[in-house]
Amino acid sequence: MPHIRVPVTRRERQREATYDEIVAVAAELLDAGADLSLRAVAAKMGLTAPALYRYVANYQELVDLVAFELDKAATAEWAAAAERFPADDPAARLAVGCARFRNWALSKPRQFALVFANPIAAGDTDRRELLTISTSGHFFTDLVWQVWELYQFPFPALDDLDPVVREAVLDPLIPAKSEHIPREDRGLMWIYMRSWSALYGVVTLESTGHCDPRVIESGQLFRATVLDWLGPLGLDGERERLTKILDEELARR
Amino acid sequence: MPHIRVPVTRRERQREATYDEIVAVAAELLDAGADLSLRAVAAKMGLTAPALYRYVANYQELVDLVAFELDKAATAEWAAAAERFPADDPAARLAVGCARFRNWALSKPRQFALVFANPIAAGDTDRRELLTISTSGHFFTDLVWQVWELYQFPFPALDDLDPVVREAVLDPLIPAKSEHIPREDRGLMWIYMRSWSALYGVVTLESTGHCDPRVIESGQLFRATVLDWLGPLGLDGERERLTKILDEELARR
DNA sequence: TCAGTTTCGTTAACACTGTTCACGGTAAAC
DNA sequence: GTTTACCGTGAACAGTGTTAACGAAACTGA
Repeated sequence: MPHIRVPVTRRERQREATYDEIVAVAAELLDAGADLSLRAVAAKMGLTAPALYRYVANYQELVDLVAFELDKAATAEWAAAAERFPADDPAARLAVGCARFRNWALSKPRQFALVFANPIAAGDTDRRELLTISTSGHFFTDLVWQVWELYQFPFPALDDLDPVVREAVLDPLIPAKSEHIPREDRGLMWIYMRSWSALYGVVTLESTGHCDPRVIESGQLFRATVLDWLGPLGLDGERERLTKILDEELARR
Repeated sequence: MPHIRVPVTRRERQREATYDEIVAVAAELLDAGADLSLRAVAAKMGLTAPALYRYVANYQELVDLVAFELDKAATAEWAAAAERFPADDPAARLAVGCARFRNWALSKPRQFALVFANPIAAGDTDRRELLTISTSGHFFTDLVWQVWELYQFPFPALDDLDPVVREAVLDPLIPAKSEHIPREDRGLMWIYMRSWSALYGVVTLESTGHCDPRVIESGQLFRATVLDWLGPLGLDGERERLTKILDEELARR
């Protein structure tokens, strides 16, 4: 019986490598302060612009490709940082993850805008599909789930949820490792959505600069927002310890 | 002694009218689903593109101009809607204002992105200046202030604030009608910043579509976020009444 | 009223975008 | 070894923001 991994021909490997080079070059471009453009990427690779159309259907698809990979790479960083705490301490890992997420958003606003502030039209199911498998989404959902396993904070019963929301938590479109969450515990997803909304909110506000720069610098707005969520996540008992961790990470900036 | 109003020459009136036409045409363009472009605006006015440079220094300035005016116009709508409640009922007006803000953001995502998700570089003091006089900012700050006058909810003392934040609330860069707030009550601005951050967060999340469409449709995420802020704003006693108002406005969509 | 100046628009041009098309050469497949 | 599929090219089109040199009309002051 053949292995899971399909026998990769030489051409397929070549093609894969080209994709990697595309996102690498795009990342360099963004880091250099330029904005993403098909032609610039092509030129930096020693190609002409039309050649890129062998790899992406259009500009938007290029954007989505690098957005996905940037998200993946950034999440790997946060996850690695979070691992300075053991796997049986998800609360600490979550605190580190949130702070790292913010630090990343502040230090790379262009990248953040690409991944998280990139408008997705209501009808565009393909692009929404991509959102579903967003790496950062899985990372945070999974941590919230682990926190719940340990601290058993309360969440709404399915019957208490708005019917439309109930549908959404039972068959989630948003990024979530929800398969291993039993049906009757899916109300948990509501807590995830709400806390993610809060986190996303402050970080976007700060990263896009729609805020007093001194307030951003102080980190107090972010800090207060995160601390407000300790209660709902059953982490009141860990308040002191987690606050310290959070402050450590914020100071790292 | 000359009047405050400088004697407007014929030329100045002409120029003013041209500015008005620019934003009007730009608004039409956005409403039609196109995106804002110097050349398109010029063409729609019967001008060539370079002519617009007599009115704006560059593209970004055009964007800022129409963003400012869109914000102004939208705020006027929300304010008018809020006036279905009397001036001595700021809580109801605030509820209406928040809901209208969201409805606007959802029905005109392109405009919302222009005004509220438009990245502002940290060093750009000119563009941040514009933010300071944002009409919507004044609208919401003033309502929070009026709510406080009536309900006297608690806010942090200046001494309890982080030094950097204290500076920021004493000499605010963010949009705020703060002149009439006495120095010792400036801690109130912190409540404003935090509540605005929460409101901005959900609305941006929903408007940019980084969220399950069904959750947006239900309005529950927004609703829950607003309701969470009734307590801190001293409005627990008004919970039932305000929830009803909020639901009415949300159903209007 | 006439000269001088300011303001507002033009055309032409440059350097960029994304995108399509018709055409080769080269590598894999049968 | 022939065929086929893939990957790249150059040319071209329709856009974009932006600068420069220039002209006409409108205001200004003597």
